[in-house]
Amino acid sequence: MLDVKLLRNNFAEVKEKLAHRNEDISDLDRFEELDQKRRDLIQEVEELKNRRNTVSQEISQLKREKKDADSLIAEMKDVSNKVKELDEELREVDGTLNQILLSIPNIPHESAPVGADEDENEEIRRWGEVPNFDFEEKAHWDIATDLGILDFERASKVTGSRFVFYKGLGARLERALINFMMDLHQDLHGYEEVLPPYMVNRDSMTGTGQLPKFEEDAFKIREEEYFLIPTAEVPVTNFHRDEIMKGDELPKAYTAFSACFRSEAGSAGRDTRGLIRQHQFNKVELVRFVKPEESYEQLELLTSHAEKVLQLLKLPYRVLNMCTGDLGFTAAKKYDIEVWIPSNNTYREISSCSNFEAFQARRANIRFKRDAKGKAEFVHTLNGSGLAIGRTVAAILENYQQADGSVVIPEVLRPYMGNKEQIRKK
RNA sequence: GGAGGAAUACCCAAGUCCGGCUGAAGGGAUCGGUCUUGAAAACCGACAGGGGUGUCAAAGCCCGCGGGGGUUCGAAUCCCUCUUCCUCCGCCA
Repeated sequence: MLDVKLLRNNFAEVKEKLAHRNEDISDLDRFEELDQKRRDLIQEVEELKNRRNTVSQEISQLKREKKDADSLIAEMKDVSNKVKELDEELREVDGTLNQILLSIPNIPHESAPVGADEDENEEIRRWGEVPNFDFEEKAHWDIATDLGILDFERASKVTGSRFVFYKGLGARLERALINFMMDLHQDLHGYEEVLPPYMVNRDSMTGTGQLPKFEEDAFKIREEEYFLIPTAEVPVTNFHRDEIMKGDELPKAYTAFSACFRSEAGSAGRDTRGLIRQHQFNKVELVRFVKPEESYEQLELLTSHAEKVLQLLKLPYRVLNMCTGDLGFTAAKKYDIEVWIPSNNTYREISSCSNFEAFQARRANIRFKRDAKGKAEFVHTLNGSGLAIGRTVAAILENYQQADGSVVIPEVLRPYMGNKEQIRKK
């Protein structure tokens, strides 16, 4: 959610900045009119309430003195009815205004390149050597099926498309990656570990910006009561919803492992094979609550933590600065980290690191005080994948594949896999 | 799933039966002071927090006793509803 006062006082400027986004912002046009109407109504109704409060005291006084108050009571009956009418009208305007505010995307940061779509994202660095195979490399779903460590067919039978069973060393590899990443972020990067609920309520989904606009992307449980989380970002960020933190607690950093659930509405036919686009996948997430003035250096730090995982796994990657048209709804600035996927002959997203500034904090009402006497200010929130586990498995299988169909296990993972060095066909 | 009980400010807690000087008592914590070499204790003093509106800024005004509705001239107090917590029963990894 944007700052209403900013919107009110700099309407044209904000609108111009939002125009660079690939989002429908036509609702914005009704803002000014509704905002004015809201304030007019508030003034009117509060004047009446003031009168009612004053006279109620007088009535109270008269009653205690056993004097007659009938005429005042009659007058207040009218006032109260009028208040009721105006309150109802105000409630409607408030509701509409709120829907509009919740549907306006964040303002891009000045360092986000202006661009229409993903072709205009800016590559800012590459790391590692892209492998050069002296045999015909295979895609990870073929490697894994041949090794008997992933089973897509049975998952289709048991559940449906875009689900998978991990088996044997495949399951072990997934689990090793989770533990390796969680340990790294906790021990080396100083994050506090959190294991969140996999279902959240509507307020939480609204707090981080998945709702109201992207409801079709979420799985709903029990007639809308709960939503399966699309990312641990949702429960972990909302952990501090409606709270005021102490300034010296910041920055506050959490890492969370969770399964993630996405309906992938609108992605029919894309990445139908393999681990790249599943309805359920595992992810280790990084979330930071920081002071506004330090959020951009914190974004660099967060991104470096995600990159560290790929460096230790020795997987080649590149980092993109997302352009205004590809930023997503909530981010002011976002880096995508893309890992090399040989079968695609290109880099594929494996982590998104975003600075939301106060966009989520305002929706979720997450604030802090610099000191005991200070005024509450909104924090800035950031998060990033550290990393998506399934896609990391895909990258390992493909980048570490051997001519004989086996896969070498990255050295840092071996302690988590019974010191095995390779995954071979049984 | 069934039967009871509860939610008041940073924490504890009175008030709710029976609506009106409650604009929420009292205690603790916290902050400031006296005393002290320093501290503790004692004593004195301060003490909802937050949002909205308004304005150059302010004053003022509105909201506020778990959330949301309602009754009433007037609601912490009465009614409806939701949420959360506690006790017991049932079921269960």
